[in-house]
Amino acid sequence: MDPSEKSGKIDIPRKAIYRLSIYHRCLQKLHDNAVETVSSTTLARAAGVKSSQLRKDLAYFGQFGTRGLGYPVDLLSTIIREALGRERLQPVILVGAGNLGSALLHYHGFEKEGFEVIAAFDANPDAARARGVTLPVHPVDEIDSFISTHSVKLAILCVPVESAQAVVNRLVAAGIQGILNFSPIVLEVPADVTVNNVDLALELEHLSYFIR
Amino acid sequence: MDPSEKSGKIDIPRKAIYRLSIYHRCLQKLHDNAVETVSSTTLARAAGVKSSQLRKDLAYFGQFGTRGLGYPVDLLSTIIREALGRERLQPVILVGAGNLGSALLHYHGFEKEGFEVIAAFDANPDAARARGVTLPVHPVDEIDSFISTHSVKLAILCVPVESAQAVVNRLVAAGIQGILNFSPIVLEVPADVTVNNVDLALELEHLSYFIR
DNA sequence: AAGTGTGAAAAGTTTCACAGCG
DNA sequence: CGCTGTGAAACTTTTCACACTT
Repeated sequence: MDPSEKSGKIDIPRKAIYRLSIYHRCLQKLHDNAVETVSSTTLARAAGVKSSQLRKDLAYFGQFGTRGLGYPVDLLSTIIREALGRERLQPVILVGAGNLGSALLHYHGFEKEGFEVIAAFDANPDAARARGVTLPVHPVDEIDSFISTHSVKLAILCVPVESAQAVVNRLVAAGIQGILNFSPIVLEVPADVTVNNVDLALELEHLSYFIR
Repeated sequence: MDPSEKSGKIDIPRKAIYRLSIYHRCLQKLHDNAVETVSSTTLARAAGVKSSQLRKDLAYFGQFGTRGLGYPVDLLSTIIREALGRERLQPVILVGAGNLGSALLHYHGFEKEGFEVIAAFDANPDAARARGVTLPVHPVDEIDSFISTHSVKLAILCVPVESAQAVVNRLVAAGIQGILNFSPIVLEVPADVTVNNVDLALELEHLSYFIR
């Protein structure tokens, strides 16, 4: 993972944005426990970072802590949600409902975090349906019209490596702006499209370096 | 993802290690096409990095390029494989064969890259088998003995968040040294254990920051 | 001429440490 | 007093640019 330089927003370190999501989760848990205020030290510990880093990260968006007291949980939660562009539900499509793709559809981790996967696309929709996918599965050539009709901006990509780049080209042409890519391949996209690579084999390989 | 400082090996940037895996893949492709030599520029382009970075990364391990010519594909491939500790097949276990876990077992991305998932563990092995898992599924309390008997060092963790830390404690006590964690939680492990987090919802959230 | 290897500069990120506010 | 907000320092990683080798 390492999306190259994109803006629209300014100046906030890439890594800080990842951490924002983590903070947000911790805040939700605090909220569920009816905690109203939290100090940078406490929240940082929960998130697994240093308190100074947490404070720096938050400072990118303004000042909403109270000295001597800490941060108001709910306000902070809202601020982060807005900063991440998650105020409203983002529709997402999934392309490639093969083994991994259909698996991800069964796993409801995305829904749990508030993303709505509204449709799946596959070269062979019947095969995908046979795999037990309950979501509507469309043939790939309907992608373009679907994207514009539903103004979808995010796509999860699980197609085979061979077809990945071709599918991405279509997605981009149709207006997709963010791609969560599971294919082990370096995708070419214009500068205004962000790709996040999740490369499972690569993560395992990385681990294998650290075991002695 | 951001495993905290661990050594055993020295001085090589964490990110460089990820890139090594990518280079290795590109080299395999070159090898398959009977290419014998490759320049840093060409290989870097295939891997999606700058040529200077590629050269720096390789320089951590020694000098094996020929000026004016480039790098010998096969030698470089071997060097990287050794550097990553991938000379021999690493056995891996998967813990938590629920939705995502059993999905990963059907997806054979790990095998394709040369990791052997030798067993699965689940609180409810029958349910996992009902999910179509063909690999042997053991009850969780057999983990410890299995790990020592088979001297497994890598584990893929797909258990629910609630039980993740408890399971990790067991894995660590049993001698696991690397964990590929899919639970959205910050795991506590001793310094000699490496955790790689793959947090799917977090990756989507990160994307949503970049779409305008 | 082509392309590596590498110091040194630049850029990016994290941590420190402390002034200042409630 | 406790804890935030933040400049400055420390550290890490990337990029540049060029001497040097085949």
